[in-house]
Amino acid sequence: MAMRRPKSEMSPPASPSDQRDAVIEELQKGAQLAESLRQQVELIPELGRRDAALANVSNISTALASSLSVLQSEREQYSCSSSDAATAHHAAGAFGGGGVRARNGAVARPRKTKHRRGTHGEQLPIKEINTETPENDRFHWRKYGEKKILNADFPRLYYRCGYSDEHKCPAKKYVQQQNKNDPPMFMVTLINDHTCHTLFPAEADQQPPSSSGSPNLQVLDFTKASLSSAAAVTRMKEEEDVVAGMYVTVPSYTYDELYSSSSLPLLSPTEFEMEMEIKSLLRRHSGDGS
DNA sequence: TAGATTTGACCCCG
DNA sequence: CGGGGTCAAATCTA
Repeated sequence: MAMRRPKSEMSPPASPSDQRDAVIEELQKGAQLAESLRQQVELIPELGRRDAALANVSNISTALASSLSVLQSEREQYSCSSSDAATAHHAAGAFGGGGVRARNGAVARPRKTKHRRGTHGEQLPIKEINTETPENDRFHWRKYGEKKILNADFPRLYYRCGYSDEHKCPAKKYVQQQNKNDPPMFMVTLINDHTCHTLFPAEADQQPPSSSGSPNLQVLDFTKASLSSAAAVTRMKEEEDVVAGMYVTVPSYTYDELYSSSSLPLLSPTEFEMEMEIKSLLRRHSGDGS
């Protein structure tokens, strides 16, 4: 497999926590701006344009929320070693090989009792977001279930972090379609923060790793969700002028370009992307008059 | 061939 | 007891 950069090489040189706090602050400002932007957008008289713009704002909010959550949990990791988030009700697929069941035949599988539904005692970090692009939140998710929900027109889809096994990342999300609009709206419920984010993306802009990639993935998969590959985002933008995607603006340089050719203080790719988002947001907010 | 998805059974909680 | 969440074998797909 392609070489992954070891974590040790990537650690920020100076004061990571200061940088992180600064980014968190910026993201929070960004969230406020997104909200005021949303109010402005709602005044757009043309339905089509308004919906598209609202979708963009919604995606920005999603991006900011997930970015914030990443950074905040990262900060917790740096500040103390208690990884309670990771242990939150995660007995993790430890069902010792249960009974065998043919797809068409019902065979009772032995199951161990375990805590379910995290509502037992402790409070799980839960966020709800409405978006048209539930997949675009920069993380790699693996679907593990789908369920018809009472009084709901659409089934609820269950995803867990694609690294839940390897890194015991407890993050999960439920996605439920809300309506039949052209780009339908989805309600995304995020449960638990990612704890796998301390790892870094591969040089993903060379090719889409997609599924048949390395079996021993050590990095975030930013393929579909993919903020991380700014080059890929650029390509995407050029090809289809993504409106509903979360990458509404494109940085003029990529992470690799920036840091391979300069001695700027090194941000992690995640932090780099957040900075790009904030800049994009601010640029749009102040300059998008047309 | 390995990773991702599908899907019905299983399990817990209200 | 029913609804919601999860498991895991079967199946799909790249």
